[in-house]
Amino acid sequence: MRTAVELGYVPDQLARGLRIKRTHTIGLIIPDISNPFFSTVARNIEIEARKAGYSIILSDTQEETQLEVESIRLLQSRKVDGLIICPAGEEGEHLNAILSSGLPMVIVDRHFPELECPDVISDNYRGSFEAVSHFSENNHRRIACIQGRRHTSVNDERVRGYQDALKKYNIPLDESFIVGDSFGERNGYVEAKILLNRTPRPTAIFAASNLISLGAMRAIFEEGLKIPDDISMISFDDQPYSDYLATPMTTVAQQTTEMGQIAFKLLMAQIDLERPSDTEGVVLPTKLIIRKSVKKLEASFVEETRGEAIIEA
Amino acid sequence: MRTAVELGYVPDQLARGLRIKRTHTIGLIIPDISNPFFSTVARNIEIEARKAGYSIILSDTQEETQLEVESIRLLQSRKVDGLIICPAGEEGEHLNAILSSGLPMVIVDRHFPELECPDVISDNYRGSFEAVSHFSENNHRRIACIQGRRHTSVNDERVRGYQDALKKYNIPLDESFIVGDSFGERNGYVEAKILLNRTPRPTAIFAASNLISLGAMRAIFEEGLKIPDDISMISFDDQPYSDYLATPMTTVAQQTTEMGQIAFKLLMAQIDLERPSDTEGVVLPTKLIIRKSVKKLEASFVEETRGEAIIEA
DNA sequence: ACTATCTGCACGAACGTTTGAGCACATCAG
DNA sequence: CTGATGTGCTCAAACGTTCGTGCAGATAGT
Repeated sequence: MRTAVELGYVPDQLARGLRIKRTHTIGLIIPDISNPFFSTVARNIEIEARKAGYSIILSDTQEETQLEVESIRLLQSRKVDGLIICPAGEEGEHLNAILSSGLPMVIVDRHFPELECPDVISDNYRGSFEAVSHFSENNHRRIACIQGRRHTSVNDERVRGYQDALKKYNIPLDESFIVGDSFGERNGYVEAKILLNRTPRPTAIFAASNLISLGAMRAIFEEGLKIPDDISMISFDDQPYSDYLATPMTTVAQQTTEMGQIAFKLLMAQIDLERPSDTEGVVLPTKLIIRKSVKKLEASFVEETRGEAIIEA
Repeated sequence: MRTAVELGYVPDQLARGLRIKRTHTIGLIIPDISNPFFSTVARNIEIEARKAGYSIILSDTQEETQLEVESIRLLQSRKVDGLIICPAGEEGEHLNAILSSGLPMVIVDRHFPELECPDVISDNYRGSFEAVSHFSENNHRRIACIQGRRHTSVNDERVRGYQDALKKYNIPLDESFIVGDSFGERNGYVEAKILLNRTPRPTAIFAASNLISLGAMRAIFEEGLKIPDDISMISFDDQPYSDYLATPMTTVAQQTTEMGQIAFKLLMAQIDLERPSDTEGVVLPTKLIIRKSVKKLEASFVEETRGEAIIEA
């Protein structure tokens, strides 16, 4: 032992892994690591992993399911002990193969009801329900929603929260106010551009992601409009800069730190106990952070439209 | 071969790596992956690596050199083919061990003159020189600099650029205007808070990082001041949100995408050619993106202080 | 004193791949 | 027909660990 230390001997983890069939390595599959939401999650997974003596192999799938499938194969051939996946697409079909191969896996951010796999997600429904309720309580009635990628659990839950909040406040649902099909910046810009030129213009925009809100803001400024005087806005995802925007943005904050920590712990539970899963999934509450991007409209306007709503209902 | 395909055989990369002494894996050591600067660099390294058939093992050192040292040991025991490091601390001493072990390595963002290792960095000197020149050309003379971590090449170059720009415009250097000692948000807040309460107050603040400027903005808003009416500001690091801040921020943009790509290519060159390094280092130009956070002061004020300056000089 | 159990240690097998050696057989030129 | 060269294949060694087996010697129980 003494000479081992003297010679600076360190065990070859490759050979070790080959022999004991444990690499102390987990695969982390992320659609876009430069997105602050994912990078924060990733960071906390890495920190937890380090504590537990695990390394992480990072795979950026560039939002493409094809690359996701390739990454999974690659990581399996690298004999990772487990997989944490933030799925890119709408389908979780290809994840079944992992499940049946017995490789421990945890899904983050997305949820696939048909998949028997522990996951950790935000309460997207409540998050947007509260956001849209906040609009309503400030007497907004023409509330648009720029959604993210359709048919993803994240998006559909947010849209459902939006719809249910409208229902609660007796605001008739206008399908043409639900627009967009991507979590990206461009989508926010394009859809906001269109929304702002409608008559009557919506009084509020609910953006389903931080990037969407960035794009929407670009459109709003381009049109020479002001938040919240001309249009109110709430964005999903709180950001370090949310407080310093032209108008400090009211946001729906997700617990990204906890998300990463819990994801890793859920994975470790599977790895250590050597059985599929004991928890079905964890859902983390969101928090509405109220700043200054929502204008309180006059109640008179509300009474008027509330009348309309009742008639329509 | 046919039955191999039928059975879905995939070679065990562990055993393969053990035998051929190539893992097609590189280690990526980052001080804070949730910092958008680093996550963008990381993303582009990952994308390039994937193209070349390499996987990356990610290590977040939480800005601690101690964890950096541990990470290096760990990655070496995992038999990575090379290392890309964004060093956390001021010293590059511990990196010598890697160099002499013959493991290919590339340093990103920081530069250590005494270290024989290819690196890719921004032209931090020119970046801040141009920023401070821009202040001067708008007749600012009391220009403060909230610097990042002292004794790091990144910071010292930025401070040197600041100083030389002052010199060029005959502005006497006031050492008490160079404050701070961290790239973090708190440092920006604390130092700005102090600067803003000095009399006479500086007319401009140069923030040496995106996080510093975020903290400084918090202080500025708290004091009830407006950018650029009460104080002008330029920040290092352009961000997606820079355009949408209370006042669109004039920034010094780094080529983070190219930084990642070049870092990986420099590493690959070493791995493929199996010799230390042929390039000494790459320095990427920065770009001053002028927005609205710098106020043009009146020339009369300039003449007056310019007079002083000449007397002092 | 004899047997049973324990402790420490050395040795070899195994993990799944690559690669070189060895060999059989075929092809070809002289 | 012979020797040289080429082709295809099988087999075993090696990469650096871990872990079980076996054995020697010590310790304890009857």
